[in-house]
Amino acid sequence: MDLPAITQAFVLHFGEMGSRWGISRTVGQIYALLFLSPEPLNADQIVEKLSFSRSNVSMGLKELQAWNLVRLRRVPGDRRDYFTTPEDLWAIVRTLADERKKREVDPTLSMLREILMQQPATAEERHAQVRMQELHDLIELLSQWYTDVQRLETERLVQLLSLGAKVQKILEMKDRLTVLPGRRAAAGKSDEKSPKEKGRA
Amino acid sequence: MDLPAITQAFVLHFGEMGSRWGISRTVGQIYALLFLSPEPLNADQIVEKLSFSRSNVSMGLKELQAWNLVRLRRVPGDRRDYFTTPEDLWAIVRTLADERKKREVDPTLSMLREILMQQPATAEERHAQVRMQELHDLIELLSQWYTDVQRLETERLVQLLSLGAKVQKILEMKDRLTVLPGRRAAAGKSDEKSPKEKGRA
DNA sequence: TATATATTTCAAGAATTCTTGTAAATTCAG
DNA sequence: CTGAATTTACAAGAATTCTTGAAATATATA
Repeated sequence: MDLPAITQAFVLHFGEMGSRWGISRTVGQIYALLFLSPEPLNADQIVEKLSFSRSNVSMGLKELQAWNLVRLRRVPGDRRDYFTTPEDLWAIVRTLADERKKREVDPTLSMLREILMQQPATAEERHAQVRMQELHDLIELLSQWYTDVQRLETERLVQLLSLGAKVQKILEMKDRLTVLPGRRAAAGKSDEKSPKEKGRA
Repeated sequence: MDLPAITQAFVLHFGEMGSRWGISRTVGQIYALLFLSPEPLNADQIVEKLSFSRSNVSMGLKELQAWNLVRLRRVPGDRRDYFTTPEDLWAIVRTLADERKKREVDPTLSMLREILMQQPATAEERHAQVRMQELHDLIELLSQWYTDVQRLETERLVQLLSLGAKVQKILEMKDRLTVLPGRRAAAGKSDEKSPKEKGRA
């Protein structure tokens, strides 16, 4: 592995980190390498740089494609496949979140729904179902929130995230505004400028 | 494993699901069992219900304790340890998020900061650092948002999540408000970076 | 279509992680 | 302290996952 020191540290870290998720060291390292690479790489170049077997790299790329985390590019006059990660990091984050939700959350929601259809026979089952219902509702709330937020343009999303806890202030403001008659009209009232109220509605 | 059908399905699901995260089947099943159980269970009861070896259960409980996901309870006049999960599901979610952040996000942030201190030698290293800087900033934004949100009372948090995409409306409203002569234009551009970090753009 | 090039499949060997039984350590009532 | 009840440590065997080389398959183009 003859990589710039910086790149190597990053690649190795992602390899190790990968195993804390569900992905293998190979896949983590391949992804990290593609992420840093200024231009697309083909499988043989990855083999060269990471010293994995050709077939290992092939399988790793296949898995990354299944995760929608890499894009395939063809170079004219070259029969080999070249791979890149999206330039836009937010696109990467969105994909990652989508795929993890699909794999980790959605199956659990289905399972819970299925079980919650059944009629409990004993007191213990009844208790279990109550607990599962709570869990289902919580996951669904998070899930719906995620779906909504995922739809926002990146610019809005960043704005929202930057706000952080300050959102609370705006929520309090909203509480008061929504009591007033009228929609947008309310926003125009210049008296309502200060978000500093602590209404505790 | 003689469990009510409902409980068994849930427990098995969590066992399988566990392996999509970093936890083992044993740990997943133990947690699921405790989650559904109306009262605390001791290690032997878990052994009985799940048919794992005593030592496996012991290690599993230890791991769950390391994750802060179970609580130890002593029953008067009984020398054995009894375990439960918190009643409050939000407490569970918060703990889970905290621990995953600690294990999966924070180390990556440290690694990135460390590498970004170094001086790039080549054009390729320079490019790699730019990419890492983007990644660092994105993770830090998410991380800071998480810290902020984690501080909200559960009631507020649920309110915020329930809003979902409607937040956008409120953001737009806010945009118009902040144009007006008010207190500080508390929002958007998030130029308030922490003073300790001023290196680059 | 033929051929060279590129990719994927697959079974076997490595490596890692999981699970268990046993033994050691800890705890606490007497 | 002693000793029974519990919990934990640990090393070995199982099970799973990873990695590889070789063979099979696919693909472009001449």
